[in-house]
Amino acid sequence: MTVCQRRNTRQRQVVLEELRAENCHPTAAQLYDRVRQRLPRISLGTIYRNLDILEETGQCVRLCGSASAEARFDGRIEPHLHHQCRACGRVRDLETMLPVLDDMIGRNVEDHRVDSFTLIFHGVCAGCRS
Amino acid sequence: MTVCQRRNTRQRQVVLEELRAENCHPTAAQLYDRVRQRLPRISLGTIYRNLDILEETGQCVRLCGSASAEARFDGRIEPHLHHQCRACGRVRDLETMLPVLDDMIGRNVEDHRVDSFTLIFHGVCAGCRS
DNA sequence: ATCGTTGCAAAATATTTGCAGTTGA
DNA sequence: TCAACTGCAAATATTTTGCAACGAT
Repeated sequence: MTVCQRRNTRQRQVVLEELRAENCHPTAAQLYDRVRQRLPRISLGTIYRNLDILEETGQCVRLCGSASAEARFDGRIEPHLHHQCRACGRVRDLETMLPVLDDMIGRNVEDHRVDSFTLIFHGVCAGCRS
Repeated sequence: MTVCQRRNTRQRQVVLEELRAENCHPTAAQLYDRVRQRLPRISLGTIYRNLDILEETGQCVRLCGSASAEARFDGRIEPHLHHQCRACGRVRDLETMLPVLDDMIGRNVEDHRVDSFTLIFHGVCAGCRS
């Protein structure tokens, strides 16, 4: 969606309020169910469109997925870091080590067991900046 | 897919070989295109099934997505850590701080600019272990 | 009045699955 | 032999989009 003068619609307000009220990282469909309790005529398309706008304007964060960002697979199985370019979408392996992360494996964080991790840095890659 | 005696089929071998040969974290469709050059009659369904098995047996890693793990959104926008339970699928915010990650923001890693990061620890949560 | 936004429905995209035939152990 | 696996096609699931009406500024 192109940049333009955003309007502060009731739908967008409620989507953001319910997203903030939810501490469980809802999917679009889960958020739709919540928002529909307050705005019964809202459509799922509007939820998706507003989530895109909220992300674009830095008011929410997308943890993974979307049809245009399908699952990606990595044949390198030892824990390592990634960088994904916001411009070209490419995901690269990094050789940088962060021992503090490796040390978490096999331990608990806040009582939850850690077996592995996925770390993706987001930003513009060298190629896309030059 | 239930655990059973895996067979070492040619299709599975080639999927894994091509996944390892690819350093760019291919999607299932991209891998399909590569594998099809060696096994022209392979189907996309077989690619998906083998990627599931390879992940299950720890021979590859899924970076994000899949139809059963849709995009999740987070109304908390400052960088923070997550834990996703392998058993119940729930994603939780963590309060633990890793300054080494926050310090990366605004800098480059291996020449790629970092604006933000997504970190998800994987493992079984406290509730699912008890 | 303008143009961003909405609801609805249809389309597009991505992933999974049923089935009958094939194949590895 | 025989259960795991395959190709194919159909079914699901998720996300996006076209359009006419609506509404914020």
